[in-house]
Amino acid sequence: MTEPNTMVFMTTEHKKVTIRDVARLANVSYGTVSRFLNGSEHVSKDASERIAAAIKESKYTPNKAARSLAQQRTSTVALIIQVEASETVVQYSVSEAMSGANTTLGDAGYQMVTLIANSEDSTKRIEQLVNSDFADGYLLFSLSEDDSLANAFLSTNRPVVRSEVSDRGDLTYPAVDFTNADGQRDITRYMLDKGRSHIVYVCGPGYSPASIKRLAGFKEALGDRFDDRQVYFADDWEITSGELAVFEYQSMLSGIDGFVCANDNLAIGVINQLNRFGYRVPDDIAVTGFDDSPMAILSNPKLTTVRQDSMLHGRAMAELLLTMLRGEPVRQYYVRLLPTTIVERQSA
Amino acid sequence: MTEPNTMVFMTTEHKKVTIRDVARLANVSYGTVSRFLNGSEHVSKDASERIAAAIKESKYTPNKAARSLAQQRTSTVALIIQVEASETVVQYSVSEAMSGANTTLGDAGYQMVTLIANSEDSTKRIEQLVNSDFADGYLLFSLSEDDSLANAFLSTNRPVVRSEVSDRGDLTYPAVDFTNADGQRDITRYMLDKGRSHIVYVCGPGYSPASIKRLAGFKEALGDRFDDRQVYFADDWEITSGELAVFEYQSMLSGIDGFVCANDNLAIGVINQLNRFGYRVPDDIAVTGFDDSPMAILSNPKLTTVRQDSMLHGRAMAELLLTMLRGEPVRQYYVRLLPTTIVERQSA
DNA sequence: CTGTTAGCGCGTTCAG
DNA sequence: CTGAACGCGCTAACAG
Repeated sequence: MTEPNTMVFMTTEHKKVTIRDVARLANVSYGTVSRFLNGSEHVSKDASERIAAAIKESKYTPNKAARSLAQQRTSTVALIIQVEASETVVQYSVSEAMSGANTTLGDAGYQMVTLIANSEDSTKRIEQLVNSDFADGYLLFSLSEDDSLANAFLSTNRPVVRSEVSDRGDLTYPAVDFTNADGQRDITRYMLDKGRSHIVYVCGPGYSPASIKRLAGFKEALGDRFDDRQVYFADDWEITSGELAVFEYQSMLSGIDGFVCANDNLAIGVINQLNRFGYRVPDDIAVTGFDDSPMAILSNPKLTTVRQDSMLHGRAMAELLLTMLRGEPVRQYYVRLLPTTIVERQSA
Repeated sequence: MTEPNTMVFMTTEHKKVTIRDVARLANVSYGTVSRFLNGSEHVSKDASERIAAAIKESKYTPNKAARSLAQQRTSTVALIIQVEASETVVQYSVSEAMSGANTTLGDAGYQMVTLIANSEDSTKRIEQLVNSDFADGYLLFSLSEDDSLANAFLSTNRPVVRSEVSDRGDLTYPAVDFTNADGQRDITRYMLDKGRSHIVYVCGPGYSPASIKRLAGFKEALGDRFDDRQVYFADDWEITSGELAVFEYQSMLSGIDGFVCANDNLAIGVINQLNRFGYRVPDDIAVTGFDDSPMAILSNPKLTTVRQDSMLHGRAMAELLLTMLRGEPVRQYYVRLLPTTIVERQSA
């Protein structure tokens, strides 16, 4: 059956060394070994040493499934991303946050499994998983306002941390978020202070929670002078949409001296199109972004933007979850807001 | 203890509905329920219906840990990334591949856990995990040639798929990789065909497997004309290193008409610095990249580069692993090479 | 086709 | 301080 040079993998069979083997080697009962492994004080120094030696000798590693079953904990945390079907999951800020969360969870002895909800099927699968308590806690990134998934968590009593403050009153989970509104407000004021008074706001897609908050910040900065007609609603976060925004305002461009954009991609699209139309940035029209992604220094001119530390975002979420996993109480609706800062470059 | 407005989470206690409850509701033994759940044919239509109803009514979801323990499979796959401590994990191509792998594994009913090995600690942790057979299979991204981790897999007989062909003979795992050498060779020839004959190669960092292969491709294209002095060895994959390369060759720039770079970042750095030195790209000096990352269209001029489909890379790796998990035999050293294509833009 | 039962590997009583 | 025994929720092998 199995030809030479062919690998076949068995999922069964594998003479694994168990706690019993260790016990035998160390000349104790396996109950004692278990106590030793779980750091119980009630193990004699003598026995401890023999057990330690036995473990090393036999290369014993505890079986995760058995342990999970016995103590009802999985040492696993699930990071769940909910996105529009159309949207790409691979956004810089999300990747960074995932990476941050992964390392702090890993250091704490947890494994992070990543689940992506971008279709009915995947959403249903994830609901099932959550319902089976397959993880000890959850990190929830709702890149879309669609709430179908959030409901799944109502039936579990495992801790959940969200990546953004929610509007829904029944979602009492704590969250770690950026000062989106403040950041957008501040950079808008920055523009205003530089004498730019005819500003267009390129808003993110409507399904995004961040879009709403940033728009609010823009409005706040403008106060009474705000006019609905000065905001363009993009369909997504991509460069192309920034270009489209400029097309939309093409006929009025001579009366405009600034574009405030809800993220870097949109800003870059705006700059590109402005260049094509022969406008100089920032001399004729200034442009700002949001995120300070790696692309921010690639535009011409380089982007003045709002910086947020996405890696920290992930780390902070993970840390919060870890405290909850330790059993420490956390206030309902608790929110930790991470700062955003203006990065001044050439585009504004 | 627990104040109002405070959430405390219990990791124990949770009256979960088990297979027994379902059995009672459906008036069958729980062995029958188990068979039903595992798709055994030997369940009467009548019983099946009652069980299905009972499951729905009780909102039963099987316990993963128990199932894993009993059947020695975990329904999880680990994606392991090995990087230099200094290097950022968040590289576009890796994120894309992760996303691709995640969706195809998810569709197949597997959860993907991501593990990052970038320190002694994390490496040791991962070795432990692998040794405890905590996953059914592994996707291994060695972004660094450091082999300390690869050894961990020698002691498991779970299937492993690598993201690049290995030089080590004892690592017999199948791999999915790009035609790195061919891609680099072809775009070099493209340059040569355009009459560029004084070319510098900006090589990736020495710890990267891809670096080696791409360099080989460059050499192949040049054949006898190859000269050691025309290659610059970058310390990493970042833009800055591309800029440094140009500095290095500053005094000879007038005699150079092309830079072939091992990735887009390096190429962008080269272009930037060339621009600063007053050279026109591609008129004076042409530049090519590799990856076709999103940044490729942001440089000025836009980058002519080698495209590789990283999402597909992840998908293909996952698919290969799935076939192995199904028990289908796979030849030792089997390698699937994914195509690379030249994307012609303005920089060359 | 179905009920029964013996583990899977480990944590946790409870005596001693 | 330590050993024995039971149970976690489920699968699988065996009778029937």
